[in-house]
Amino acid sequence: MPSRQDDRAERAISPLLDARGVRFTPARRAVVRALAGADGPMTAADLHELLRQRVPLSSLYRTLAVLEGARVLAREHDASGAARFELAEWLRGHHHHLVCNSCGEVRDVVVTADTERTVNGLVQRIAHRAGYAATGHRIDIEGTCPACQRD
Amino acid sequence: MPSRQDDRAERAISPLLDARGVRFTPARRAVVRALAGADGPMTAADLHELLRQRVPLSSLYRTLAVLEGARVLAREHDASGAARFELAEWLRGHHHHLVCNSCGEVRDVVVTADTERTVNGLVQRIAHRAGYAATGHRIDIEGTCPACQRD
DNA sequence: TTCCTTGCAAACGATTTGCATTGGA
DNA sequence: TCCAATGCAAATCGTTTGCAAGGAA
Repeated sequence: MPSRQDDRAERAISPLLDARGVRFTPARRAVVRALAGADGPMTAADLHELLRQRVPLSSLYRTLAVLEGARVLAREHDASGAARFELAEWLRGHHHHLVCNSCGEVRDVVVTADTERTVNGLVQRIAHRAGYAATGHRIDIEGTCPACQRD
Repeated sequence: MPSRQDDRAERAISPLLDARGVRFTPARRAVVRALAGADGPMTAADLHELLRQRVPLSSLYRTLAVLEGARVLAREHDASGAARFELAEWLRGHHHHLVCNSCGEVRDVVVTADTERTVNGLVQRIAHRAGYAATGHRIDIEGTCPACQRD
C-alpha cells in the first residue's frame, strides 16, 4: 500500500511534470513508487520485472527519460555499465552506496550529519585546490555484502 | 619520450603478462604508456584517437580486456555510461576523481595521506555498521572545471 | 610448428527512435 | 479535437566475438 510518504512525494512531483506539459500517468506513478520503495538504484530490467512486465521496455525507458528530464530521478551506471535509476536527491535525501564486489548489488546508505559535514569539508577543499567549483559528491564503498560473506 | 617511471611500471607489468601466457606487444605498451601519461581515465575512443587510429577499435578493446584481466588496468563507467580505463591502483596510486558536470571531463586528484586516513576511517565505520566488509572506496567530486567556469 | 595476436566483419546487449495507434482533457 | 502516451519493430551505440591471416618463439 502506498504510504503517506509516497503521497507527499507524488504531490511534489506532479507540478514538475505539469510544468513540462507531460502527464503523471499510471506507469510513471508506478515507477516512482517502485523507486521510492527500493533500497538502492534499479536497472530498467529490474523495474520491468518488478512491474510484472506490464510496461514494455521501450515505454519504460521513455518513462525513465521523462522523469529524468523533470529531475524527478537520476541515472547512474554500475560496474557492469548498466544504467541504474533512483529518485533524485531532493526527493530521497543525500546518501551514498555500498557496492558488493561479488554479487553486484548496490545499496543505499545514509550517513550521519556529522560525518557528512566532515566529508563536505574535505570535498570542498580538494575541489577548490584544483580550481573546481564543487556542486556535489558521490561515495561508493566497495566490499562484500553480508549475504556474499556467508558463501 | 618514455620516462624512467614508465620503464619501472613496464618492468613490473611484464612478468604479470608472462604469467598469463600473453606477450607485452607494442600495442599493449602503447596503451599502458598512454594511460600512464593521462591525467584521468580514458575511453576506448580517446585511446583510439591518441594512438592515431593505428590500433583498430576491436583490437584495442581486446588489448584493454587482456590488461584488465592481468590487473594492469581497471575499468569504470562515466556519466554517459561509456567505459573508461586507467592504470590499476597498485600502479598509479590511490586517487579520486573530479568530474565536470558541464563538459564531462574526468580528472584524477590525489589527496593527502591525512585526508585519506580520515576518509578511510569513515568508510570502514559505515561499511561495518551495514554488515559489509569494505575493500575500497571511490569518491567522485562533481562540479564545474576551470575551463567551463569561464564560459 | 605452435600459440598468441591481429584485423575485418558480423554479432551482441542495452538503450533509443520512427511510426502508427490509443486515450485523456 | 488536440496533443501526449503507448507498443511494436527497427535503428543505434559501445562493445564483444568468430574466423582467417600474420608473426614471434
